[in-house]
Amino acid sequence: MISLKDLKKKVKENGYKLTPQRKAILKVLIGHNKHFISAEDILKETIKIYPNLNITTIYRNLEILEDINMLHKTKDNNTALYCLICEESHHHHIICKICGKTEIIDFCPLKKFSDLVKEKNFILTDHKIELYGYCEDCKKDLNP
Amino acid sequence: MISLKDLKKKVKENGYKLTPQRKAILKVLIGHNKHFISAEDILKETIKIYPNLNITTIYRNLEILEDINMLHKTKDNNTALYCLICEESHHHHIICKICGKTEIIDFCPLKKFSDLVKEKNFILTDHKIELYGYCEDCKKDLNP
DNA sequence: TTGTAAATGCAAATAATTTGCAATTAGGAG
DNA sequence: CTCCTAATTGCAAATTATTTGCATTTACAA
Ligand SMILES: [Mn+2]
Ligand SMILES: [Mn+2]
Ligand SMILES: [Zn+2]
Ligand SMILES: [Zn+2]
Repeated sequence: MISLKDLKKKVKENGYKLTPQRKAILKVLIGHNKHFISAEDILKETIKIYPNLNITTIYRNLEILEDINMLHKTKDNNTALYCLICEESHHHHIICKICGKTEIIDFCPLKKFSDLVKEKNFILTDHKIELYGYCEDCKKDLNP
Repeated sequence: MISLKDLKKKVKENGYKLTPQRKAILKVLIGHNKHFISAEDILKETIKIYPNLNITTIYRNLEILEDINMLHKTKDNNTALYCLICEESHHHHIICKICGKTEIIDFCPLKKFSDLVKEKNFILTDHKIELYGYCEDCKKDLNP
């Protein structure tokens, strides 16, 4: 389980200051561990801890956290969603379409694609693989 | 090879009128067959055919074409990209990061995920799999 | 304790996409 | 062919997520 202490340490190690705003953001992110959440929703939570916190500060910090590899970012419809990175090795996610809960899918099928990609004379550099569905809790509430 | 005639037919079959604007858009899309292209770039091409065509009309038509399953839509950074659907069966794409060229990857590894997803107690409903890289032409121009 | 670069808040700018509305038009009915 | 009407379009304005400029504040190393 990832700890707030570890997160703060990693931020400092990367040369960033530990402002109360930043700490509040980290606290909220860890409170939503394994859940994708939007900048706006992060704001709603952080202002409970640090009332004057501005959305600009949220965005600037999310960018930093992404840069130092502490955050996953994904764009579903038009708004970006963020989720703390808790594992170190390459993996993918299944994301609940209702609550944003995410679980690590510790498998990547990239090798299966390599021959097909070569056939098309492409050089493969990146890939985006995301699974979507309903988590244990949310599937209960689904209309039958 | 997909033909303009077929595209027009499908549009009519779905109850939409064949306006010159719509025809121009289809023509441009077919000219970029197998390439993802943005609304703005579609506009640049269409105004050569129909000079007064408005970006709003582009967006409205792209939405219609997507609705009737004639267009793939993907969102890379902040702008949506579109590509005519030319095959009927489920597949994925490799997309050139430079020119937008796309090739069909006629393979889906979804089954490989199903056990892992079940383990996490999720119901799997959707998935997004996209490969990115450089196409045959563009890889030549790459800095060494 | 102090100096300074980093960080923040606020307001304004961006940029892609959407919407409201009045004017135009495609194409079926007569 | 002519007429009618719902569909479509163009234009301007709204929306919305995100970014930027800038003056002010602050963390923290020395
Ligand atoms: Mn992860
Ligand atoms: Mn396709
Ligand atoms: Zn859920
Ligand atoms: Zn290319």
